[in-house]
Amino acid sequence: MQITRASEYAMLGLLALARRPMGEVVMLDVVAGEEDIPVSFLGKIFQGLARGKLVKSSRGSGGGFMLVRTPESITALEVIEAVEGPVSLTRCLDEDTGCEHASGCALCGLFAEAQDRVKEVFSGTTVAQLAGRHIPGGMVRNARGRERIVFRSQQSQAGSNLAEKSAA
Amino acid sequence: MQITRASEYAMLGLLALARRPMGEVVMLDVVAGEEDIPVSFLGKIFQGLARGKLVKSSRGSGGGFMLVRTPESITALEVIEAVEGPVSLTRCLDEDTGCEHASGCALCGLFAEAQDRVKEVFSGTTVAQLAGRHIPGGMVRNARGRERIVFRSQQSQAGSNLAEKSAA
DNA sequence: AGCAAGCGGACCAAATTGGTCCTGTTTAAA
DNA sequence: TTTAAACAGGACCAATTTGGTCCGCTTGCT
Repeated sequence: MQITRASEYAMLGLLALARRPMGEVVMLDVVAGEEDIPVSFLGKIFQGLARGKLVKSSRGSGGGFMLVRTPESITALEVIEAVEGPVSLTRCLDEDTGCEHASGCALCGLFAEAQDRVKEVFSGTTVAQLAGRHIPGGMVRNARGRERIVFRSQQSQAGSNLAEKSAA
Repeated sequence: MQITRASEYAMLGLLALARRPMGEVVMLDVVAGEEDIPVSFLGKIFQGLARGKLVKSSRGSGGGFMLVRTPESITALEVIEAVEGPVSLTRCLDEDTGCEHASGCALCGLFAEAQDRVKEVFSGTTVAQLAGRHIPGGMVRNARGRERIVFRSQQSQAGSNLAEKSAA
């Protein structure tokens, strides 16, 4: 279960589409500009989203991408798996590899448990929910000179380690 | 939160120690042989565990490694962090890097949530508990020609995706 | 026809993973 | 007091993954 930049960019890209009226076609470089993502890389990523039937592309002048499903119906897990493929937390959990360890691998159960928890989180969150989240005052729109955004608090995210740390 | 082979090997190595009477000193190549881990790599890993005060090494003839804490008191999270360092699910959650995205990063909260869930799982499981887990009949002790262990079922691990799939 | 836009394959540099190897040091035992 | 056993730790390494770029192709509008 790797969360690479590709997954992050994919979600940010979908958020950009979700902010617009349903069905509106947006060009790649507009999305890339809004979210500060290299446009050529975003192109690759949206190809995956298109294959996964999350967006539809149209070519030629006036073309771009649009959502084919409502933001409410797209879960974060779908987005991640569309770009990363069916991924697993460790090789132990990989379906065709299987576990290779001796000792009747006591670890697989643990890893499976952990993986299920994160899948629960991701499959329980939709693009629409993410689109509704803001960090008031934390927003730094970058015109070109980027500014690091300090992630201050997970309001409405109880029990976060990160929140505990930043509070300390 | 990467679960690499190093973490797996570390846990398996600790399990090998935990199977023995507390305080017994075991040589690296014995542990490596039992768990089928490259001995030189396991050496590196145990250096980390020793720095993390989970095991103690003694050198010279008759030397080796021993647990310095009871298997009941060592959590899987401690083991993982001893070998991988303080890891995070994504760069968004990295303490000194911080989140770099625009849009007041709606994603950080989601990732933090997921990361907390897996930390909960790992910090709630001890080496002793893992040592008590077996897959009856699933054990394949490899003399040299290795045999893949088919991970058949997560008994006592309800709700596992992997279990569901293998059941289908 | 001609331009605008995505498609998709080739390619690339840097980082990470999963190790190996070799030269120490330390320690027990001959 | 040698000597051999065992870990310590740094240098090194190949393969893979990550995070992209580039370019020619196809598609579709005008």
